[in-house]
Amino acid sequence: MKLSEAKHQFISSWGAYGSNWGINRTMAQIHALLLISPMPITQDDIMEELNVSRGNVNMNIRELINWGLVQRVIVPGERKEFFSAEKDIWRVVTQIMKERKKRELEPMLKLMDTLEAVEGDKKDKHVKAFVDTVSNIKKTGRHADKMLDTLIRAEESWFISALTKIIK
Amino acid sequence: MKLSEAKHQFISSWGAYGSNWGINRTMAQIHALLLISPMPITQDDIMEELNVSRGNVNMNIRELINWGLVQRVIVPGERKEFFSAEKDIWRVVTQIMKERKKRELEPMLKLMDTLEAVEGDKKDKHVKAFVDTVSNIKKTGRHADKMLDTLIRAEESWFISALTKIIK
DNA sequence: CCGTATTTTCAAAATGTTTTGAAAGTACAA
DNA sequence: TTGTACTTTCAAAACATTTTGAAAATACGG
Repeated sequence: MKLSEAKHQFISSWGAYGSNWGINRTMAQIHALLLISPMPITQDDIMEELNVSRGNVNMNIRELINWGLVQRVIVPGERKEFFSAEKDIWRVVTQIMKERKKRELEPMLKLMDTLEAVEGDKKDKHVKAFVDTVSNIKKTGRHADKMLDTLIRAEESWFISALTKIIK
Repeated sequence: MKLSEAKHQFISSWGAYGSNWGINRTMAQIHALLLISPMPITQDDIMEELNVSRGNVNMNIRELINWGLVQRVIVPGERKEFFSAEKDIWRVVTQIMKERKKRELEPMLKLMDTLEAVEGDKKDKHVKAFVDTVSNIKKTGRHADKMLDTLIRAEESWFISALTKIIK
């Protein structure tokens, strides 16, 4: 397979996977393009490579920066802004976990605290089922939260080998 | 807070969280409703509770069954079908991980194998950057795959306590 | 079997999301 | 300060997904 074809497939698949994760196609494609770029590139490069409008590139780059996956790079002597992505995929993964934990898991656990305090007779099966579900979500959520903290902090190889050892 | 209000909030938030995960609002809301229902319920119950059409309920229930999160239940003496959800949230989580691993991670790793075999001079920085990224994704993906297998197999409490021990 | 209750399908409508592109805003060099 | 290169914004258009509802299919009791 030729490089150009392989690149194309990579970008297009990365875009498709993104949509299963609440990420829009263009954003995922920009990320893919940056991942395989040996040097930082500009908005114009991205526009040309992916055939999308300036506004679209601008919005999605900004969002990638919010997620901590892409950085603005100053190239001396150049007036344009350049962009580059974190290349270590494990760090990409932990960065995403960190953000999603903050944006989704933590607020959800807060909500569950509120909902757990529902009024009503705990012997009523509807009340009981509700409270049980909410408590169970809290419990599982807290566990997930701890696990994610551990994962995020741990060095990859270290973690895997430790994990594999205790599992064996 | 009254039960009805709490239920309403629970269902609506669960629906909102779903959309960050590539799951549509109604599907997530049906799941939420089933989670807090003490008894199996029918399509008509769901239609009424969530104010959605029959077709919509039918499609999304089927999808939840595909994901292994909901089951059809036969109630003796009743002609209608009833539905109930897995209530143990940890099992819900592992079930989702299992499915996503199969549907997304495994195919992605297959694709990376293909892409890694790209032609071209490895000294060309574009070729090198591409191959490096693909290899890195493969490596990280395989690790994630192993970790997920472990998590899916492990009993929750067992796993957490072992994990916390080695981390300390 | 037949009639009715129930489930499923699917094209069209409604709704939601993404993309465009041109105008406004900014920042830099001279 | 001014002109120009560049970035950002955002309303409207394009596109994609979800929802509806009625018709078709199916299953079930008698």
